[in-house]
Amino acid sequence: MKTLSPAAEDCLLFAYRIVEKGEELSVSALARGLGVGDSTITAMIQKLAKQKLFHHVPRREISLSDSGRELARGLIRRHRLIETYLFQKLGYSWDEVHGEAERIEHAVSEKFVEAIDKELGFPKFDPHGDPIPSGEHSADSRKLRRLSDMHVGDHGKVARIVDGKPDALIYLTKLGLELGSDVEVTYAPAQDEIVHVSVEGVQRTLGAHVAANILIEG
Amino acid sequence: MKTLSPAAEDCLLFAYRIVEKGEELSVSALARGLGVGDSTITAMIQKLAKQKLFHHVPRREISLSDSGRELARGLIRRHRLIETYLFQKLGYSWDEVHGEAERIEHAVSEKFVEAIDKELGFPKFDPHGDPIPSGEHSADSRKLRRLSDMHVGDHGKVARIVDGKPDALIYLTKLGLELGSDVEVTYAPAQDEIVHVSVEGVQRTLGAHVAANILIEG
DNA sequence: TTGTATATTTCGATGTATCGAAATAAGGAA
DNA sequence: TTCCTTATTTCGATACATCGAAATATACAA
Repeated sequence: MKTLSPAAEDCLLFAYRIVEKGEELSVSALARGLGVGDSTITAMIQKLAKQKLFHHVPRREISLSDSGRELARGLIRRHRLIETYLFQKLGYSWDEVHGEAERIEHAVSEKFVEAIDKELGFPKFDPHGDPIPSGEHSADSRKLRRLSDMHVGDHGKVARIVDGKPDALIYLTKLGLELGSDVEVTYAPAQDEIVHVSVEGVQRTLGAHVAANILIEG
Repeated sequence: MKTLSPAAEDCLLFAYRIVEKGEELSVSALARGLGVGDSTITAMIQKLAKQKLFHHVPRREISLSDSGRELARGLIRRHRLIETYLFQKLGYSWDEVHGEAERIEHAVSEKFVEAIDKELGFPKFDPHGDPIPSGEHSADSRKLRRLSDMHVGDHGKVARIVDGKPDALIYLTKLGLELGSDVEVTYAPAQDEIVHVSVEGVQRTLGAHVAANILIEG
């Protein structure tokens, strides 16, 4: 009950991320996200449902149980703390941390997690601005807006990049968009799916797609 | 050829340690050391022999090939660097590092290894005084003596603990025997398998068994 | 009510690590 | 030379994560 396989942990982890984004949990979403076949997920969910980590009504619904959510929170915490550690202490860039963390996380002990948490000074966010769950309150109390939802003249600081794959993160870095960067919307044609922004004073143009995953604070 | 399973890495790693100690490589020695059945090792060796990492003359001899030794050196380096990192940067004690490293080592990238090496300032020895292979020269150039081989009046500093299981290391810590501790042999009865030593001025008595794995420099 | 598209599940199969029991070979003893 | 001890290997078996193909159930449309 305590020792999940890496594959099972990945499943729980990804399910938590889907739920965190407010999206629908399904076999196909998990399969896509984890890069495995649908039948692999069906088998996994059945196994995890037996361990009461998921509720599963075959063919109808999948959801995290309370204990599953609880456990997943711990896994997310571990993942994000490792990412933060790699970034802050070992010189990794924000596009490199996810891949390395994904492999390391299944191997480290609770002691390791708490040691790096302490070493980092109990950070609240990882290098992508994702909140690091801890103790009781994990909810991101910041009020963030999608860059794609902002209007001309609105401005603030980049606070979080949602779902950033390495290539996307490298792209953002090249545009000068990092956590904390000042951005202001300068032009947002209603006719097109783009937004013009000023990033630390430099003009950039972003597709709505990309802008939707950039969350701004303030 | 590049991607070995954790089990295969463990096998190579343990084989290297056996050879490093000058002992005989055998199926049973590996099985005992890795805590698996003999038949598991036979299968593993056959697989690794196919990959030219071991030379295997069935029922007669097992040895590391050049490329196997090469590869194992890298694995040992990785293991010992991780141990050193846990000890120096994350507050682990010398009895805790091996277990944690054993699990983490299979998951980290080359980049990670080089990052911690740099962060540590390119250490030459791990928390047990075992040499960390690097580049070309890995041989421990120190001239060390087993504490059990020393005579009354001989003295020096603890430089390495060989094969220290966690319980043994905790025991040594309790006796004040750490790397760098000053020790002097005060009495070594030829009639008995014990040795009396002064550790940082305090009198202690050790069994020959334990003393044989304590290496002294100077 | 019936049909059908689509998501899900079931059903063998594969590859890996592991086991214990039984077979077997090497090396030393007689 | 023959026998016996002991290490090693072979031989099924189990457990797991995975696959693709085929079967199937649901939900929605007609």
